[in-house]
Amino acid sequence: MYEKKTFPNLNCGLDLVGEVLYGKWKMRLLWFINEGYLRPSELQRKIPDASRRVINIQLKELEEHELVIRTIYPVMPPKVEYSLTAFGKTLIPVIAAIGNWGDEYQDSLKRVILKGYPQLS
Amino acid sequence: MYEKKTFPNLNCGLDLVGEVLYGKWKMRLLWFINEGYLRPSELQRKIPDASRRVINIQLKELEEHELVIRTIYPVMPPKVEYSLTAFGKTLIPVIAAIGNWGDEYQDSLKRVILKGYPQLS
DNA sequence: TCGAATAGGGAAAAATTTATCCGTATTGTT
DNA sequence: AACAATACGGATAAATTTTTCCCTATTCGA
Repeated sequence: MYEKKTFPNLNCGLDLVGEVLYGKWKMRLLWFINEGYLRPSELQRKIPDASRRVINIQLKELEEHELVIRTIYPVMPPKVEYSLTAFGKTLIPVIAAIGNWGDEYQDSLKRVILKGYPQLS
Repeated sequence: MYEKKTFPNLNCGLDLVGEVLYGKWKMRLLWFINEGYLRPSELQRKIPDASRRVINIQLKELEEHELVIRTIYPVMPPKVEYSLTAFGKTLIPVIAAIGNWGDEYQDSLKRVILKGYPQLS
């Protein structure tokens, strides 16, 4: 596992949120777990753009940060389910607010984002 | 400037938000501009943990994404001021929600974040 | 004249994140 | 017997982000 070399910034709320939510797929993972997609394989199917590896890594970080709990069922083939902690659930309205803003302004957002990729329409 | 090599994900609102807000200091920059810290040197003093260089880069990206406007005053020494666009202003309540969550749970957050840095208390 | 403040870019290194590829293990199905 | 599904980790490469260092330019004040 990668060892961080620098100390995190903890000066304000935004810093703190960044430390637990800064990861390309973390909000999506929390969102889908909240929607009932609990197993790693389900989450991987819901987020096909993410590699299996990074999903595992980010789930582990979410667990370390106590936003989700990992439950292992001792069956074969192995079965694992994630669920939100009480703490993790408090984040759902925040993620909803972010996602709703993105949905509401999706046309503007797509336009300004694609400006940076001139080779495409 | 760095040329992106992969295409962005634009599948849902969270993807879109990520494309414009995924940058360590971007939310902070928008927040402080909204609070009236408009000049680059002011913003640098407000965010001493960020290097001057990355503040410039992220301000330029925010401008490209039409969240802020850059105004150059033709005076010496040079004077530049940023301001939020109407579009950028719509993001302020979202950033407030994120920051408020971080403030509200700051004790829990600090605890779980510091778990990852065992060499420190 | 020297230094500070202003704004900002280039190059390169460092840090971090993400992707790719390969390997482990078990059970059930074809 | 081979193969798919399940879950997960190591090693390495690639992509991306952020830092560090150095440079330009102008004006004001000591």
